[in-house]
Amino acid sequence: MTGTKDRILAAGAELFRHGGYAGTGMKQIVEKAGAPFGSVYHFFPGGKEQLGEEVVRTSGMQYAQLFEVFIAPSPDLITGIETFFAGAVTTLLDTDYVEGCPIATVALEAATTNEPLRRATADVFEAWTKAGTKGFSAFGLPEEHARTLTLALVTSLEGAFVLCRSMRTTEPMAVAGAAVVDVARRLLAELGDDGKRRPEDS
Amino acid sequence: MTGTKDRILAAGAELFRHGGYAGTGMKQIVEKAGAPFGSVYHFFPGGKEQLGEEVVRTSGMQYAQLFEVFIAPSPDLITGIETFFAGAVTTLLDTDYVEGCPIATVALEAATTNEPLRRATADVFEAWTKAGTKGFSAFGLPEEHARTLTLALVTSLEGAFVLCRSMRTTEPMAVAGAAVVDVARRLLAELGDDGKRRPEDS
DNA sequence: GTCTATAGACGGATAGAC
DNA sequence: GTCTATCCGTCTATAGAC
Repeated sequence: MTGTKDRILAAGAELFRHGGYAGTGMKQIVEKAGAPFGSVYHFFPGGKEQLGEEVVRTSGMQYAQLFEVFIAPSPDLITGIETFFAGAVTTLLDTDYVEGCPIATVALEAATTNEPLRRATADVFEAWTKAGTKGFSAFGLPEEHARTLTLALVTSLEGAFVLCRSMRTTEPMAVAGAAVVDVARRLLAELGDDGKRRPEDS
Repeated sequence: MTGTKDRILAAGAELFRHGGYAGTGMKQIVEKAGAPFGSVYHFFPGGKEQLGEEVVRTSGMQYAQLFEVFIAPSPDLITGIETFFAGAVTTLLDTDYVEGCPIATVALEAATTNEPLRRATADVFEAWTKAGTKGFSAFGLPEEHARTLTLALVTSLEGAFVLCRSMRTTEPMAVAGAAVVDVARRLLAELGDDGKRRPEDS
């Protein structure tokens, strides 16, 4: 059985993702969560800001798993990237361009207007970068290169979500995936590597 | 002498860029523009939605010129891209990570909540894509490749703005620029071209 | 036609009943 | 400790004075 706090966090995550932080009301959130209004201040005494922060951290950290799900099981680094972006395309089409990044909207809103909230989004992006760096290192990339490749992946993905959801096409996402593959090929070429997983890292 | 409507549009552009569409009030806008409150409904009878739409279109179209300014005068395509992203890094540092894309925040907010506003952002992105495609075509790239390269540039740029402004580092922007260069190199290699401007196109 | 004062709705937050 | 009724500020939008 899911607790009330979890339901509020889940409702907040969905509403913030769609309508943004400023565009979403507390009453909207508790209504969607099926909770009485007062309970939100019981679980989040810091009010909307605390709720926003916790929503960003929890929903953001859940998405870090996507690196494990899509890239880690792949036979080589390139197909891992291609699978990852194919998944993003599927998500866009299946949800009619509703589901994108869970925190990008809030990140842009908060960047210069709400320091604690900005910090939360930054922590999530840093966690994603760490997770991706670890995942790509398993394919034999030195840590610095693995970090570069992860940043290329996340930036391309985020930007593609912006364009795809605005223009309602998956074309930018396909281009973005191909761009990250180009980066991976360049980094592998610098090493003289083939991108296959190394036995000692399995 | 700048008219009142232009001042309102300029103030709206700056405030929407920082605080987003939902997070910015009409009173804030007219105050910053130094205009009386009623004048906003005189110039924008459609209210906030019409104002948002016109802000997105005017400020978005102004940014299309950046392709001409940074990329067109370059001796070759690769240095054009590098100059473009170096400019983005300078902007981030000079403005302490305040200035990013003028419409990305609104694009994400409006994607699933405000159809006319989403449309305006989509039209701007399409205009940028057209401008970039034309610009890259001048370097001898076939139109389809030039469009692909432009989409790679815009997606990488947008995503890098999200991460840079959230994390307060320019690292993602540097990685994004290098990624777009990788895409350009791949497209040029497919053509056996050197990326220099063609005499007949100058 | 420019501007002010206000309406009407909704925002976040809280006090207090149970 | 759970929930409801309400407060006060701010929002968009408008009516009407000048």
